[in-house]
Amino acid sequence: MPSTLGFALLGLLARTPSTGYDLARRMERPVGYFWTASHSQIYPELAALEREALIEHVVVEGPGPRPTKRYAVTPLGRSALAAWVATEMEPQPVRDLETLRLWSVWAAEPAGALSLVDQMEAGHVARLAAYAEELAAVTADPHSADPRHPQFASRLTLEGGVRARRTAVEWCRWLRTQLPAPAE
Amino acid sequence: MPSTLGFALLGLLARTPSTGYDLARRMERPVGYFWTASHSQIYPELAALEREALIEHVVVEGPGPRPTKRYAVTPLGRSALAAWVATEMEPQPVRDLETLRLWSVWAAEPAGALSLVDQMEAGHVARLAAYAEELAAVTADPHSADPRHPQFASRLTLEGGVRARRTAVEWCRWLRTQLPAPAE
DNA sequence: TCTTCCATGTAACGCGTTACATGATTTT
DNA sequence: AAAATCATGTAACGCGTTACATGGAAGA
Repeated sequence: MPSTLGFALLGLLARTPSTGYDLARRMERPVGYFWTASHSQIYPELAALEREALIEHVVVEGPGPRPTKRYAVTPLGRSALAAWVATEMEPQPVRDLETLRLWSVWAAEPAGALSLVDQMEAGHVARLAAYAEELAAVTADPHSADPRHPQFASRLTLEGGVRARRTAVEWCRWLRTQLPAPAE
Repeated sequence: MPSTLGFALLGLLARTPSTGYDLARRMERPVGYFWTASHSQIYPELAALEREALIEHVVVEGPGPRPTKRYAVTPLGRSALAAWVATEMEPQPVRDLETLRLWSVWAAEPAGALSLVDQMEAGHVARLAAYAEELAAVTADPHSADPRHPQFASRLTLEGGVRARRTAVEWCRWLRTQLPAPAE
């Protein structure tokens, strides 16, 4: 069974066949919003997926000293991906550096507390804008209404991102009402 | 400079001096909502924090073959924690297994899609209940109004948890309205 | 000519999880 | 008498990040 990264790559390749390099770039934008990986992780994982016959590659002409490989999902890989989506899994532990810092905010000066909340809010506002823009683009695509089309799933995840970030921004604004005014 | 885990432990010890064993248990409940660690990680990290004079220990009587050590934060550790809270940090990448699975839901049968959303909702509902209960308990403590008291920060983080989970549950309910009805 | 982009890999290191190891006290 | 809890550590392994290494094609 592939690792989580393996299924992330399977999901990417099921949408569009790509080279390893291309996967690394695609990991930054749309999937990157909830999963990331660098190329040094991707290449070995592609080899592992191919060993299990979940993907296969064709060599295409390209630059550089090594052959350029374009990977695609096999029927076996496609059904493995579909099965994994519905697999029973226990909820994974949360790891949130921001909340961890806020949890020790009582030990800091009022100015430091305000600085933290400002940082948090700025980050969430930026993400919200990015998600909202992408959601608008995806919703404009009529494929996003078809449950068996990738754009449909993109729409669902982006909607979640927008809702989560909107809530986070509201929370940050509320946090500021709770903090004491720093001494001038 | 300590690792993130180091600051998590510093935050715990600033609230209440504890043994390593005790820290491992405390990592499960209140902090465990946004950071976790097992005892095998904690013991080496305590040694590292002590080497940097951020914490110190006294030996107390206790069971077992080795001495029982109760750790407490030093003034140096306390100021390191306060400084870390307000440190400038770039937003960390999100890693969300649930959303990653949802992102490939277009490849699954309608029944599988529904199963995934049900799982997600159940998890968020359970967490919401736990956070809400704890928030009620913390808010009842008058210390939670004092910005320099640990309970104050606990209240802020729990409020964020409740808001986030409430939004997530709503999102899951919305997701179900988007999914096709599975064939009977 | 120089820099950026395309493209693929390996190596070293750090963090996190699981498993191994020990043994006294307290509860069932 | 057996099991659970308190208590501390080490070892092995996997995943993720950063750095090292190579070299052609395209653009500035």
